[in-house]
Amino acid sequence: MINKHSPVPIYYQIEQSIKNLIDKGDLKPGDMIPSEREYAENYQISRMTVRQAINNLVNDGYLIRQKGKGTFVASQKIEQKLLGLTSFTEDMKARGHVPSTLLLDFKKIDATNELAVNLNVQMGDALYEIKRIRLADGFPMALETNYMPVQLVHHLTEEVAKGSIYQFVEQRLGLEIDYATQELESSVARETESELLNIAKGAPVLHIKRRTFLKNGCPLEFVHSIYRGDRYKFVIDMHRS
Amino acid sequence: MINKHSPVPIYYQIEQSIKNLIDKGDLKPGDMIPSEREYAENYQISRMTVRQAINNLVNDGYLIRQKGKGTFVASQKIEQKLLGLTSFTEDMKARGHVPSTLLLDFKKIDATNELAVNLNVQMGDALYEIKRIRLADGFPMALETNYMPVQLVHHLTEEVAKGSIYQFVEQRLGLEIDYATQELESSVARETESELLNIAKGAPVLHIKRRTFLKNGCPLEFVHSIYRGDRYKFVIDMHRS
DNA sequence: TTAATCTAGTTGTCTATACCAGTATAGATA
DNA sequence: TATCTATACTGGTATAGACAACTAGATTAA
Repeated sequence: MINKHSPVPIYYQIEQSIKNLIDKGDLKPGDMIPSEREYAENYQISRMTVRQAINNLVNDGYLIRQKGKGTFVASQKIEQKLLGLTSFTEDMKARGHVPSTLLLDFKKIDATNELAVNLNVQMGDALYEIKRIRLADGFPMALETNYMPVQLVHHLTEEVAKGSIYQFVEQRLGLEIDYATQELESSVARETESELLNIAKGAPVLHIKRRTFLKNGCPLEFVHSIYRGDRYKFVIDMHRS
Repeated sequence: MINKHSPVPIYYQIEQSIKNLIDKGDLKPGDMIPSEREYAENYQISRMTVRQAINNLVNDGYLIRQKGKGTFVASQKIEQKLLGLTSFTEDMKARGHVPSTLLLDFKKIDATNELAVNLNVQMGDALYEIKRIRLADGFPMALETNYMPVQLVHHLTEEVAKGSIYQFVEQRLGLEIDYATQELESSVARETESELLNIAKGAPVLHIKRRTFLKNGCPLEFVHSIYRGDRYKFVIDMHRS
């Protein structure tokens, strides 16, 4: 169960074992988990170590602590919370669709003022401009124009852009994507969009602008997306601050 | 600075003092804060206590820790992160508008199947149904229909519903709002909506369904909102999980 | 029978310490 | 000049323990 000689920190092993119990349904929302002292005694570890594991699970939304009573499995918000920032590919897969991509255009451009501001680069710096139709189950779902600093992702190719750029960034470049700021607006489809998305001119579309940041605070991408209103809804879990 | 005899926990005092430095601009994104050991020595407290304060600020997005280097102020995502789940009133104020409300209807109804499922009550249970026009600077911004269990908020009145229900729930009922799940869709305005919102029939609108939960996991409300596409964009900060 | 008190349990806060692992710099050596 | 080593610093992990504050049930007293 807990291997004290493993390089994996003890608190993390406890975290994982509790998380597994929850994910498997052995612990259900509202169930109380053993007390900190019970864990500490069972595994012959310090209670502070247990607390660190539980702190993390509380912060991640898996558990709720109540002083004097105990620690309980949080309600099903967990599943929603875990979605967070996903790539189109991940999003579609999570919804049970098969994602694919039609690359419309892939080129290097010089940063305009707007793009420079949004990507925190100098005007004139080299950016990739990637225009794609994103499809779900073979049907057009979104139009996406993506701007990324060449300096940051200089191995990016057309081939890559036909798939998941996030996957490339994380697995091939080893960069850590942290968060994104998104603006969502309702709009109606213009001529070019309606043709590419196969919808009527004037049909409702969801217009999303996104700025994505790496863990070190560096902007990774600035994206304009246009999603079909009839095929896509944006699902988000928000905490009260 | 740090008052060891205050009922306010020491870690919290440290948290607040660092947060204040950041909010006032005395500490800027990228600035390194004093080391844990420095804080511990300066205030004659345990380093573990300092760590707890910094842990919380890291989790809240104010700070970033780098092993071997130090702890740094995170970039401006903080401001975005702090928005989170807000009431309409809070949202409009944060955007620099003056919020107001036109109460269209306030009544008790029996829970339909859909509402019962969404609010985790029995079919037939008593709910408040509150229909409002939400205005910003005197202009219609959104149409909102709100369903809440009478059992939970039984002091809710028409008067209250003319203002901020969130404020009432938190300050008068002392309930803690925790999070909401929201679905956003792009749509176009139908006849009734267009009249109430003062927009053209067929104009783009953002349709938001929200389920809000208390800290104890209890559903507080189920809301249908329709926001004018020309006046409102939804801004959200999302983390990569 | 009801109210007050006690007990045993829970989480919350804090202490002091030790060691690990990563980072950066300065000095020594080839 | 480049490389290696030592040192000092950083955060990360973990220990053992103490006391505070809350909760719920049992016991005692009025």
